[in-house]
Amino acid sequence: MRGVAGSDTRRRILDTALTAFGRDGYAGTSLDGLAAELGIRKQTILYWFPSKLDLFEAVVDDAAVDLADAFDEAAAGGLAGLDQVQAIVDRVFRLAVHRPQVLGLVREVTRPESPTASRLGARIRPLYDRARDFLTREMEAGRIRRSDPAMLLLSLYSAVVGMVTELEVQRTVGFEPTLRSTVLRRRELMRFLRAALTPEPPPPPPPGP
Amino acid sequence: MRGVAGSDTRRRILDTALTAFGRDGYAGTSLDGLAAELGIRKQTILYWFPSKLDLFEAVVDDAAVDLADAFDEAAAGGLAGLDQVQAIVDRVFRLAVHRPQVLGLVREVTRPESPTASRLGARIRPLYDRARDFLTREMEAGRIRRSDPAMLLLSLYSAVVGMVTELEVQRTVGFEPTLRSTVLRRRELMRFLRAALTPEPPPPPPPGP
DNA sequence: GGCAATGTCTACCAATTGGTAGAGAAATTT
DNA sequence: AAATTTCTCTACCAATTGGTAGACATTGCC
Repeated sequence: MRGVAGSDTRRRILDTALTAFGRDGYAGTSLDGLAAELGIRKQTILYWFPSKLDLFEAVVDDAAVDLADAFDEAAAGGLAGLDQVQAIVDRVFRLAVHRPQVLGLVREVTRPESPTASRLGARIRPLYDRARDFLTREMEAGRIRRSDPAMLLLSLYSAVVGMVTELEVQRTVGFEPTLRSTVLRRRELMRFLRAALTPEPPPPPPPGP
Repeated sequence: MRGVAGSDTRRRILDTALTAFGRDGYAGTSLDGLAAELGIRKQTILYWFPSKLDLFEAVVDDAAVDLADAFDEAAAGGLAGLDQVQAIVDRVFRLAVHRPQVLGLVREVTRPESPTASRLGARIRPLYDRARDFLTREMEAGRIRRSDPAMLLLSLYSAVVGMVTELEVQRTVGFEPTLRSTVLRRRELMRFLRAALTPEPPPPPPPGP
């Protein structure tokens, strides 16, 4: 078939490229390989995206939307404190289960030397700021243990992404993670986070006379 | 100069390659580029290491030694519970400060599709097993909050590597992390980990307004 | 001084890379 | 039906990739 299909091709390229970039990295992904995977010629890719870098940026933007949506949805409940944190973690896990490639891309793109380290920086920045402000507020309200919000956020981010990545590692090794194992991991992670975030249990001991 | 220097070259290649692989990934690193960085020809690299993959594996083995040493040293104190955890984190941070490239490589090499995912698997496996056994023991002794040791280890690993990576990101962006900022981060991370690991705290106080 | 071992180099090479030019089929517009 | 737009293709290309072959310089040993 020639000259048909149309816009569907663009979508397919974006999806396959997302997986490839997240799995093999930017440098490790070739347009020829990508095209082969799609059953088309490389020139068709270059028709829809002027260059490899353009394709990558489009993929990043596309994935960023998914992430932002996940956050928005989790934030929509209007929860507070640990419940809000839990809602976000749950939502990110859901994303990790039904579109794991997005998290693979996050990993690739947060490499300091990523071709678009700055670009994703800009895309993620708003999410980051929102999250940090949220933590700051909740700390002031005494619903989350006090600490440096930026550092805490980094710890949270690392723990979540690390856990989700691990799911992918398992998958690669051939252990298809069952729904059950995924649920277990999420629960375990939440216990960890709750323990880390719960505010100072006992107020300082009463001073002696 | 020709035919001189000798074994020093091998060392220099390993060091420069460690940085390059950790920074740009395996696919993103070219032998020509590496050689240029070293001021030598690519053929000299291929003299010392028969192929790119051989070089990479040598680099991984080399870095694995550093990591294992760090663990051994931290474990030598014969500490227990959170103090032992803290000793390890301190030691890893020290490694991250004076040889940050090693952590960059860890990041690259733990990618599922890394050319030596399995190889590092084998190299890291002993460390992993030791750490998990340690956590299991400490939980049974009641010195660390009970949970799934493997999951807890993953959370710990993610948090530490994430934090250390962030130091590298800063460096890349041009913010040379000061000793002070490094210390702050380490302290903040330890607070996070202590909070997460301390056995069953008393029930949380009533929520704020 | 001769000579083998060692180490670095120049000269190539086939394969792969991202990218250009333009032909040609199908769908849409006129 | 003709013309135009949209889409995918074949045919190339220059640059770069990892790697081979072998010349040539230096060193240490006899």
